[in-house]
Amino acid sequence: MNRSSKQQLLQIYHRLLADYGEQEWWPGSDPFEVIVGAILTQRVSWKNVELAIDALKDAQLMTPDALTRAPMAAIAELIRPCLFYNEKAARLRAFLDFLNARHNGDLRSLFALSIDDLRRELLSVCGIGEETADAIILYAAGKASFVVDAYTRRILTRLGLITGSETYGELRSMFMQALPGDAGMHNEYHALLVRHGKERCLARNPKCDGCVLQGSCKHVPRAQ
DNA sequence: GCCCAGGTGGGTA
DNA sequence: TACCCACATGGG
Repeated sequence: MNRSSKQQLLQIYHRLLADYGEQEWWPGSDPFEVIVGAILTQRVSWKNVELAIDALKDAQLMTPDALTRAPMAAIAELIRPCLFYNEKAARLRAFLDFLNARHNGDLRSLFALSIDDLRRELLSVCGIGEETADAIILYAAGKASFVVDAYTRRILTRLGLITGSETYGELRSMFMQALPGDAGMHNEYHALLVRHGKERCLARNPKCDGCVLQGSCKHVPRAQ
C-alpha cells in the first residue's frame, strides 16, 4: 500500500467526520450485548436487532450465564425479529460453548488475548466470520481491528481506490496500515462509512448529489 | 407484492 | 478460486 492511498483513506475519514459528526456506535454498551448484537445483525437491519436485544433483556437473558442456560428454542423465539433466527440461535449457542469451554464463561479472559489471538479464536467459532470477529474485537473488546463491510467495499470502489475484487483481508490490511492503532478512530470510521453508505451509496439507487466525497466520487446520480 | 437490510457456512464445479 | 444456495422477518 503506497503513501498516497494511506493519505486518501485518512482524508476520507476527516471529510466524513466533518460532515456527519461522531456517530457514537455502541457507546458504553455492555460487551456481551455488543457480541449478541454483532451476531444478530448479520444480514439484517439494526432496527430488527434492537427488537431482539430488547426481548432478550426483558427475558433476563443478556448475560453469558443466563443465555447458556436458556433452551435454544426459547432463544430463537425471542430473536425472531432478526432474519434466520434458528441459525442465529445456534450461532449464539456456539459462541457461548466456546466462551465456556475456553474461557470459563469469562469475557475478560477472552479480551485479555492479543488482537491476533482473539481474532483467531473468534474465527474458530462456527457462525463468526471475519466481519463479525472484527466487530466483536472493535466494539466489544475495544481493540483496534478494522471492520470491513459491504458499504466499505462499495464506497472505496466508487472512489476508485480499489477494484472491488480484493479479499476481506486485503481491505482490512489497507485500513490497518493507514490508521493509527486507535480503537476509537476505527470505530468512528466504520460507523461513518455505514452512515455514508446508507445515505449516499444505496445498492440499487446510487446518488451523489451534495455528497461529502464529491469531486473524487464516481457515483452516477439517481435517475428521477 | 417487491426489495432490501451493518453475513456465514457448506456444497459444487 | 469462484460462484450458488439456505437461512426465512419486518419496514418502506
